[in-house]
This record gives sequence, structure tokens and C-alpha cells, in this order.
Amino acid sequence: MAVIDRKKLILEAAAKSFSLFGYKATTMDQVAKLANVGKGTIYTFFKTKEELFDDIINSLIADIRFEVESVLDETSTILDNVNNVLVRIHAFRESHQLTIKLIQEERDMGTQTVVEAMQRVEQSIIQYMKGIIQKAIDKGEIKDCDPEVTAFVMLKMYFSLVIDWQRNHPPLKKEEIAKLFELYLLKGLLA
Amino acid sequence: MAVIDRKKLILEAAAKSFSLFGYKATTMDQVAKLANVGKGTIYTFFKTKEELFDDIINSLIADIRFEVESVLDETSTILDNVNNVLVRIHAFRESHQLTIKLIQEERDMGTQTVVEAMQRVEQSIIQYMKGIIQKAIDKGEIKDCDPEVTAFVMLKMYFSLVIDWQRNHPPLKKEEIAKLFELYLLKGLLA
DNA sequence: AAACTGACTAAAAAACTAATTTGGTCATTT
DNA sequence: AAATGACCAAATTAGTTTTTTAGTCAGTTT
Repeated sequence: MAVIDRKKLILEAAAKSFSLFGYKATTMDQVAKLANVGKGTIYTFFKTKEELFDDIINSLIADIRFEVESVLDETSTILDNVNNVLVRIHAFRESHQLTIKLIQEERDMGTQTVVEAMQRVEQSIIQYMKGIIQKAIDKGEIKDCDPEVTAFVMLKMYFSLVIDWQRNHPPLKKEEIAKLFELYLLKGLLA
Repeated sequence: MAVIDRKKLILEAAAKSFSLFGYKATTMDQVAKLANVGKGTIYTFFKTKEELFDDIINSLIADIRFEVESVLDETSTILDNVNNVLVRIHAFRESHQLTIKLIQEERDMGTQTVVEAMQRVEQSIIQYMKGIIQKAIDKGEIKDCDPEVTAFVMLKMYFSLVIDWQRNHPPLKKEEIAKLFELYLLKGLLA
């Protein structure tokens, strides 16, 4: 169509700016410039800067879910599924500037809006994982356990291995991380 | 002896102040007052405020190690040992104002000295755990694995369950945490 | 004279103020 | 009717002054 979809332009510009500079350092003037749009136009689509940001976070959550969905295979074993999801998420994270930038801003500046947003991302992932885990329990693939605690522990372990380990050691390769998941969480340490 | 042990007085006063107010908010004047000692006297024992603080952190590390040592039993199974250590550490943490205050200061203010100190505490615990885990491997109690990664994962899982889980849920009881450790790390999720 | 002290200083932090930036509005233009 | 950008109040930042604090050292005490 000849009519320009300004909302889309704005969302793209904002996503780019948030990825590049983070939440705080992104100004509405800048987004307007980047989107080739008057500042007022942004406010016909989004009530506040935070609402614009939240919209982009929702896309992020949807994207992550889509990535995971595209790799999950109901007929595979849980072990393969976990492995595949880990690899996919790993690739996603590396490619996705926005997540990296926001994690940074959360850590370094503690911007309230960003902290809350990441909290929401985490909660969404956990809720989604919960369903997957419940299915695995029903299928009898894994032991009976609280799906939410299990999702929580999995996610935390993943972040620990990917992010925290790097503080004092060379980073673990994605195959190593998958192996460790298998050993610690699925098979267990007991000989 | 009739002669007052000023070094001890200073260490006690400093420990108290650090526990009560944290690192930044503790002044050397305050420590001197609390210890009933001239400020200069502190500097005959400790070159800087940081050195004084590090000394106290070393005691903390030693205390933790002592607590763990007192509960470890070479003849017990790893399962029981893990369980006992968890319970002991839990009690220690709750009773030890200093750790609580410092974790708070690290999180809320990011005081560099405190971040580094807690880093050191964590590293010490991991190094210590490493030895215990290696023994368990040698005894054939647990599978062959990298003791350092294992120690790291255990510690992170513990903190996740104790600290992070509380953000969005009622806290887990210490028996629950022990059970979860058993399920996830030792026995594994696979049915 | 050896141990200890607290007034002193330079440097860091906090409080305050001025100047700038920015989120959001709305009268005007397209 | 949709879009705009000059405008404004509120928030941030930069710059300055004041206060606090780590560390020293001349002098006091034992």
C-alpha cells in the first residue's frame, strides 16, 4: 500500500534504538527522527515511552517462544528437546542485541523499567517452560516434580553457566553446557 | 592479661559496625569510638580501611569453613552430607548479620570493595567444595565430573533457591531446598 | 622510648544550584 | 482526519560549594 505504516516504522526505530543505546539513553525525539515521524505521532500509538518499550518486550517474548516452538519435537525424548532448545536459545541470544543491551543496563544501572521488563521476560519463559515440563511429567519421561520450580531451576542454571561462569573462567561451549545440563539436571550426580 | 588487646577490640568494633551499617557507611572514626581507641591506633594494625575489612572477611570465610567442617562426616553418604551442610549453612546465614548486610550493599549500591569481597567469599567456598566433591568422586559416590563446575553449579543453585525464588514466591523451607537438591542435582529428573 | 592519641589535611562524597535535556501536549499544518 | 514540531513542566545532568572521611603525624601518656 502507498500509505506508510507509521506504527511499524516507530516500532522498528524504537527497537533499533533500545538495542543500540538501551532504555534510558533512548529519547523519544531520537525515535521520532529514526522513524522519520513527528514526535506527536508516536503518542497516537503509544501512551508513554514505557508502553512503547513494553510493546517491544512483548515482541521479544513472542520471538523467544517462536524460536523454542520451532525446535520442540513432541516425538523426541526430553533429553534431545532440552538439548535442541538450549542450542537454539544460545544462537538467539548471541544474535539478539536487545537482550544483551538490556541485561547490561539492568546490571550496570539498575534502571527500574528495565529490571521490571526483564523480570517479565523471565516470568514468561518460566510459564512457558512449565507447560512443557508438565507434559514431560504426564508422559512419564521425567519424575513427578513441581513444574514451576523445575522451570525456575533450569533457567537459573542456564544463566549461571552462560553468564556467571564467564566472570572467572573461559566461557563454556554450547555443547558443554548441554552436557552439563544432562549430567546435573537430568541424569543426576549419583554414581 | 592486664594489657588490653587493642587489635582485638578494633576487629570486634569493626565487625559490629560493618554488620550494622555495611562497608561504606562505616567510618574509621566510628570504629575508633566503638573500640575505645584513638583512630591512629587502628592504623598501627591495618594499613587501610580495606585491609581491616579484608581481615574480617577472612574470618568470615574461616567461620563458614569451620561450620561446614563440623558437620561433614567422611563415613556418611554424600546425600546426607549435602543435606547436613545445607541445613548448617542455612542456620549460619540467618544468624550472621554481616553476610546479610553485605549481600544487601552489593545488590543495592554495588560498592566495589564489597563486590570484590563477596566474590572472594564465593571463590573460597567453591575451592573448599571442590575438594569435598573430588573426594566423593574418588570414593565412587558420584559420577566423574569437573569438581569446580560442580561446586559452582551447586552454590548457584543454592543461592537461586534461597534468594531468587523469594522474589516472586513464598520462601522455600530448608527441608524443601534439601529435597530439591536431591532431586535435581543428585538423583536427576529422568524417570 | 614505646604506645597511643586526636587535631589536622588532602581528597572524596554529599548537598545544593544552574543549565540542559526530555517526556508528553496541543495549536497549527498538511 | 492525520501528522507535526514548537512548547512546557518535570526530570537529569553539569558545575560548584560544603561537608565528611581516610589517613598522617606532632605531641601526650604510660
